[in-house]
Amino acid sequence: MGTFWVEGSSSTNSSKSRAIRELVDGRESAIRLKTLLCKPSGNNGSLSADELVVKILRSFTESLSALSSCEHSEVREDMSPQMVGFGSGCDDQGSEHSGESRKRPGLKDGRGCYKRRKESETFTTISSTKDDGHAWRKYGQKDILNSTFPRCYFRCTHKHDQGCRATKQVQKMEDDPKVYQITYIGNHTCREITRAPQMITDSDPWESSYPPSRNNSDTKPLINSQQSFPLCSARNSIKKEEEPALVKEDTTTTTTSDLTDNLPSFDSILPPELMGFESSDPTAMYLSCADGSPHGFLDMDPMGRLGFDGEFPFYENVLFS
DNA sequence: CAAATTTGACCCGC
DNA sequence: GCGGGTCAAATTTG
Repeated sequence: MGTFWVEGSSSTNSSKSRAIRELVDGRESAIRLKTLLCKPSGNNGSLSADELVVKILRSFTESLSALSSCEHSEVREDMSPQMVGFGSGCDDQGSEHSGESRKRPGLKDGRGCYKRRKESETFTTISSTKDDGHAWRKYGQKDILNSTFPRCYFRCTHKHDQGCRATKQVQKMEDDPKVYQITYIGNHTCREITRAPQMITDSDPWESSYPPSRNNSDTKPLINSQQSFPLCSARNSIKKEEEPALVKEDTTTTTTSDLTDNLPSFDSILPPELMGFESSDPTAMYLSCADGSPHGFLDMDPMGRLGFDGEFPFYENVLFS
């Protein structure tokens, strides 16, 4: 369990490691910049905002360069630094499809007139659950040749209101029907606020419908070694309306050492199959798999709750299943 | 009643 | 022509 790969990745681990280092560095710089923007007066002698911006851009450039050297990397040239990670909007080819209604005269049912995305970023993961915290809407299901189980097609719920083109395909594994192979196609460009992933249950998620829960409410993940890892909800379950609370949090006078003094270390809660990268912020850690695959960012709020933030939402299930 | 799912039709790439 | 991805009307669900 917990297998993750970037489709087409080869053995170019050094390039990947370099990319990871650069991304980690860039992420760290972005966090500093965020802190700087929230508290412009408290520079503490660190880099200026301009310097941080330059550093972040350099990190992205270096990362892209490293990934581009991977023979089958899915990172493409159109992933310019300006686009990376900032939800630059719908990258619809020619933006010809902005809504559900696209009737074309002369075609039965008005169907057709769609293009396939041959060059979307794809990530494939194996998970015991289909739920990854994002709101997906099922739009199709197909029987696949030589496959016992059908393949289900999901698109982002925010496809139309925010133009998010992320889709995923979910199919049961042939050799283990309890496990799903999930292929993510395209990044989320919406500002979706993810909810906490459901805890793994004994029920078969395939048999139930897949309604994206609109109840973002608040599990209270507490660090407890006796529990499994209900850790992701602190950050990912935050509703849009609650976002200002984060800013408020940042404005408290709580010091970093105050935060960490009474909190458990990340080492005590990190699954063994994952590697953590220290950041300058002792309440935060960057994560990757043993094979170097980047997985995201784990941080801890003043209450000791853990939050996950990253480009790979399915990581939550990988980590916590 | 709005939103999600189902399902047959349609389209594209190979 | 076939297999797979997507559309959208019909149906179901909450």
